[in-house]
Amino acid sequence: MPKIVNHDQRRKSIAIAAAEVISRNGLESTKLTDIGRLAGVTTGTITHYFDDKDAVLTAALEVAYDIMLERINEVTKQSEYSVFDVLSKALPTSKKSRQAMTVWLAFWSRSITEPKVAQQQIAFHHSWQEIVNEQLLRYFSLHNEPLPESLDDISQSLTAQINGLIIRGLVDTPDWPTERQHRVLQNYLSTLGIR
Amino acid sequence: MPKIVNHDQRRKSIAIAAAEVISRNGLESTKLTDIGRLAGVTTGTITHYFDDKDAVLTAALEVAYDIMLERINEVTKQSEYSVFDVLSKALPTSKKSRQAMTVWLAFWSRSITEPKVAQQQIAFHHSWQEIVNEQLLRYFSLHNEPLPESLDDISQSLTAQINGLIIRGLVDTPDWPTERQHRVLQNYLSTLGIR
Amino acid sequence: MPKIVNHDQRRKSIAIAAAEVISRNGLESTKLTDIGRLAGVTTGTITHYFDDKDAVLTAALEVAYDIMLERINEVTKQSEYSVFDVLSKALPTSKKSRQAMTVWLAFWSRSITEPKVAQQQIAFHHSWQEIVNEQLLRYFSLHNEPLPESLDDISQSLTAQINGLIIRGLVDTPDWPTERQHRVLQNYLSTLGIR
Amino acid sequence: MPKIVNHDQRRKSIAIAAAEVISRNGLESTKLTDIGRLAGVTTGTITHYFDDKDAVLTAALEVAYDIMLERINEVTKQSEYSVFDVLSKALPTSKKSRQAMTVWLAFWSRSITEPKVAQQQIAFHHSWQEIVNEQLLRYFSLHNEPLPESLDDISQSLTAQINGLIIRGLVDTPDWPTERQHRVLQNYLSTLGIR
DNA sequence: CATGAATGAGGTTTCATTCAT
DNA sequence: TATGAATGAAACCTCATTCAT
Repeated sequence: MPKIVNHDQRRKSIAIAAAEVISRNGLESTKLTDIGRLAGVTTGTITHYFDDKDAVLTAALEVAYDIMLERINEVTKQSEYSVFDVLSKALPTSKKSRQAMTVWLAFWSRSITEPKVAQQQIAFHHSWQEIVNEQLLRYFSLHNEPLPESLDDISQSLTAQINGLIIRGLVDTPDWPTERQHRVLQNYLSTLGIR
Repeated sequence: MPKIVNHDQRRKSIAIAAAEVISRNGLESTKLTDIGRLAGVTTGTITHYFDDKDAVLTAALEVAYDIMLERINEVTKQSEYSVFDVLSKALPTSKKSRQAMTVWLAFWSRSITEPKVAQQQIAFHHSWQEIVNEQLLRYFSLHNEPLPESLDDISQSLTAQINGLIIRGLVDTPDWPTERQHRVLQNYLSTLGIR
Repeated sequence: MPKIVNHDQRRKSIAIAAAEVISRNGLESTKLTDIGRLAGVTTGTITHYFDDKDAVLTAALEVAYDIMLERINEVTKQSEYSVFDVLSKALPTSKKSRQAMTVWLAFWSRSITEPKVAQQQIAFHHSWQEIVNEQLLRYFSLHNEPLPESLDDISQSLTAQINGLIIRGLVDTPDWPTERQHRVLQNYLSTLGIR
Repeated sequence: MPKIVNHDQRRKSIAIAAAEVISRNGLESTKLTDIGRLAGVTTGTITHYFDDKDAVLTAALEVAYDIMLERINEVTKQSEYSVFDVLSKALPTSKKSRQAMTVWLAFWSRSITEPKVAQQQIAFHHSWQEIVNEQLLRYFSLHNEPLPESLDDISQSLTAQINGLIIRGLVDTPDWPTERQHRVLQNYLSTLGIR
């Protein structure tokens, strides 16, 4: 009698372990054996569920995306929330978001040399950009304010700002506690006329 | 008498080759043999000038810093220049700056897991932050405007913005040509009241 | 199910190959590839079974010990045997014992600079010393002779004598055939009043 | 004007440094650079004075011999001395003799695989054996005792004994202080009827 | 004579992948 | 389906030797 397992579920649990290992050790120090140990399986099992190591890493990046999207979702499904409430969820201020953002950061560099990763990153960025756009539209609509002409530029600028804060929060953590990240983002939103 | 060489110059040329290779292949695909081939020396020579591979990579990161600082220097030594002229030099809009920024990006990720790299990155960030501060002070002084209270927050926000643009420019190059990067930075400066 | 192997057995066979190579080429000329070739495995397999080269060498030294102890055991499990029968088994007079003693000799030198090896050597020496002690006790008891006061000194002296003969037998083999080694040991035992 | 140096003297000082390094680090960890550093010259100079590394090591072994012979000479040139006085000089009981014996030990192992080293060691052993012989003859002559028949065997046995003590003194130093080495040798001489 | 920069062969070690079970 | 033993390519690094100066 074969062991009963859910194929997708197994893949997912391996990918989650991979994301964890990447955030802990960095992309280049991530070994299949470490992922296996954390997931409670052997390397043989991993390559049984994934074509190769690259496929595992790709899945790990998607896990990181999902963590972030889920965090944002938790906010937007509530009845009342501000633009800040949504965007601040992308900042590395909690253990979980730090992990997800660390993975993301690791892949930015890799996307320079690997077109496939670049595609994945760009695609995700577009989803993320769309969320920011939605939030801006919702804000101006809710406050009965006219849409700025350059809404796209504003939204791009906003995501760039957040990316910049993510880096500072990750690389220079002691100097960039949650409050500082929040304050700078808050100020920036104010400059754009968003409270 | 022994062969006469300029030790520092030799180290530098190897480090430059290393930076070139890193920007082309990424940090984890950077092999000593590739660096050697580009520098016209053997791996033996490299380890003759550097303790180990890590030391070579560290030197490469410093080369990337230097490239950027030099670019900025070229602007500030002129008689007339704007804040934008200075800051835009950090954006990956030319081959040279793209290369330097690619190296920088590669090390961001590594700084998460290696404290030494983090120190190096933080130190460099401080130099860079100082330049931005100077430019803001110079601007307000030149235009006889009062200094904003939150000058530091503004300047931090500005560097975060630039870091974000760097990532977009590197990861999503086709979508982020020079003009777009410049426009967004320009807009951002306007929002801050800086022309 | 995975390939079934006896882990300990595999380790042992590699260690035996290592001992063989050490005795042939010397410790410093012993390469993992040579050991692998002799054991019929690749270097990858070796480091799969051992942490590193050092662990392989340590295991090889233990193999050498075991060979010697086993040779002695073969004697002592018989009904009748003399002190000489036992001790002479430690001399490099057969192919097997020559090999074991060559390995032992190789590690003596190494134990000067590596405390761990020294520990191993000292520990083995104590086992060996104990065997000599037992033989002396058995002899005096069997012949109803009173124990000499300085039994320990005598036994230490005896092991030193044997170590000296081992060296001569290994280094100056043509001049030290089996008979000469045996004769000198025999004489020495006579001097101690042991027949 | 060329620097005035004594060629032989320079060779000697390098060989002395080599012996020092060998006794400190062991034969296989002895690098030409370390020898050079200790001798105050560069690797280039070393290979200028010696054909290759092997020649340096050979010279180092001879230095070790000389140290030992010199120590014995210091005794025999005095008016009164015992057999023990002479032989005990070969034991590793002083810093100098420990160093010389450590080098000797290192080469024993090497002599198994390298015939040239074996020749060197055998030749030296013969000189040493001759000294022991002389001492025995001198003793029996001085005490008007008849020469034992098996003088050669006795003398061989004696050198073997000393070799054995050298090993114990080097490998298990804490357990084999000077007094113990001396006591065992003394006892052994007594057994041979030599006071 | 003397130097030491440069070499490059060759060693150990790592680790993704394969495959017999 | 799942395993993990075995592989072997490829990386880094060491260091004796060479040779231009």
